[in-house]
Amino acid sequence: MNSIRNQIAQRVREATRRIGAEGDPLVRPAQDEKFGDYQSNCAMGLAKRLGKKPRDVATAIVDALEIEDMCEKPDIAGPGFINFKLKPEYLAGCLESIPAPSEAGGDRLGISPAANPQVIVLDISSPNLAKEMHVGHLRSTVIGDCLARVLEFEGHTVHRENHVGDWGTQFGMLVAHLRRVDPDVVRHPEELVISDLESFYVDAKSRFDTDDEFKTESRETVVALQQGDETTRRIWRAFCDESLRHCHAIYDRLDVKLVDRGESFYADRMEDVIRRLESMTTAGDKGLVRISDGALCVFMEGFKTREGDPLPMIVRKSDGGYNYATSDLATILHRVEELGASRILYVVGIGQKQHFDMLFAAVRALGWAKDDASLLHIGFGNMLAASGKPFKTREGGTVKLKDLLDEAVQRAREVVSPPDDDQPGERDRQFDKAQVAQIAETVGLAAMKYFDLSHSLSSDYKFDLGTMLSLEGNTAPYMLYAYARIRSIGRKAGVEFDDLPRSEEILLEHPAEIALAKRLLQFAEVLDDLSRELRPNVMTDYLYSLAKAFSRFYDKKLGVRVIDASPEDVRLSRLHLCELTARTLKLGLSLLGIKTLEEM
RNA sequence: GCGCCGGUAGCUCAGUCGGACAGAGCAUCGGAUUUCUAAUCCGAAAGUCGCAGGUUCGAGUCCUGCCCGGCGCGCCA
Repeated sequence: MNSIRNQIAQRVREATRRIGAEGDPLVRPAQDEKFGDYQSNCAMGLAKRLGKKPRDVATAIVDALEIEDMCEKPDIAGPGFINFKLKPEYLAGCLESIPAPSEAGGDRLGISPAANPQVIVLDISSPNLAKEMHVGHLRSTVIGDCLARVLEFEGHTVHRENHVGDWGTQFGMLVAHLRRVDPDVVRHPEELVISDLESFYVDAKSRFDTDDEFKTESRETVVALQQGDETTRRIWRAFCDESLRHCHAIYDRLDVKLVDRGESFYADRMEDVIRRLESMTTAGDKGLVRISDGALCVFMEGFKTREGDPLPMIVRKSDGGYNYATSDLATILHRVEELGASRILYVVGIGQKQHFDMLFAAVRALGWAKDDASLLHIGFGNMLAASGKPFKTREGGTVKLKDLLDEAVQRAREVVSPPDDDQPGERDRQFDKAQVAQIAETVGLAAMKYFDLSHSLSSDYKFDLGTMLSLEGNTAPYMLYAYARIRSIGRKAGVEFDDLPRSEEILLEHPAEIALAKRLLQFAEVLDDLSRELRPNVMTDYLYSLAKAFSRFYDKKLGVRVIDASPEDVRLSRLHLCELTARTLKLGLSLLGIKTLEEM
């Protein structure tokens, strides 16, 4: 379905052509209701180019407009704004054309997929398998999953790549340590259980730092690992599998699906990267690829060190080892050449911006990606503690992501449980323990995700359980409540939302009905914005405004009766609006990776 | 020193490729309740958009300089 904004823009474009001009129609939602629903800001700019008065241009455009089917006659205001007010009949027609849940396209509210589907790779989460996932992995995982869902919904082929750290010197140490504490691991690798990866790492590290013999053994183990020694490999694989089980316990809870492709997957491809670069190496100090201080480097324009010297991207260290840049180059070759990606998105903290700038510049300079392929770093700010300082335990250590999820769920349980001194009549619904636990799990995780996604990407935000679990304001509990309440309306009204009589008209008379209808129909344009700008808070802001519009629609004073409305066609129309609201909320939340509840 | 991100109401944050008198939530104050889930809704008060210039018909938004906070800047990832 083409969004209403696009349709108005199309009409304005046609009108400007008719008066012999050309330009972006600049159609936006009106900033203030009193101006109407949409506005076009193109007359001012056009007037300048045509050497005419802005209001005259606006008048000419309005006279040339053919839009009576959608809007009242547009107003001209201020310096030359053209204001559009949608007709209720038009809104009703749009809503009626949204397919029912059981009809084709009903699961996507009739929104058609992108005309030009692409293959898109998202680099998401990517924890280091040597340790437990910590709070720093939350944002990439949640934001990346959301963007993946949105792009998938748009019809693109999406690869969700979890580029885990499973390779490198520290794995020699870990394998050597594991061999000592669990000699049996070679025979029964599948039975390996490490209850606390963090302390396992700490133990290994302290042995490494204090025991020279162990240090030597660790280094030999790295070599054995890289040379493909079978026993070493098996122990290493057992360790990585166990660590991945820890990760996926969290991903499962978060309802995030990822394809694990660790550094080790790229080991051969890194060799290939080096071979390609070596063939491009030039002597002297001018070329793109050259040896500098013993390291194989790519030098691009525009990157400087602290001292002002050229800053290279090092792809092979002077000791012969590979680093981040090497594997990132290898991933790009894999993604472009083998996965056929035309867009690669890196959902990684904003602190790594320079690394990605260099990486992309190198890929362009090397000619390793087609010119029309898009490489984009989606950087995000840090999650800080409520104090505004980096998130740490009292002892100064990193906070495990699992612990944070548990805490959020625990706090959610307190919020959703009825108070101990249960006052009769306060709530008409009773939940048993299992239901409360399930509701708390959904609400707690939703609250964390929603809070994260509702902030703009680039800025840091303060983690605040009280705010994110508040039942008021732009929070997950408010959204989930709004949804559950609507589902309850359906049950109480004795109708099946999935099977409402579709022949009924939608009647829009009351201001609250019209306002809700407009919000519902904005979903398509919000999706356009979201998929273009890749900013999840575009969706959270919209969903909040929709839930708010529904609360007004349903309000005793300012809204309308629904369940007991009469006559019957009015009642069915209003129930239909409820049904559409519930579906829009559910779809919008699902694109954020958030599950809904039928009751809470 | 250079680069990046941030500085908007008491607090937490939005602000769409420059557009109308700067928005929301929390907190504060006031109002609505024989409840269609009030876990809600309505209203009030609250801001020199870090500072100073500039571009523009129009700047929170673009440009320049400066101040404050955070992060990065050759072999970690």
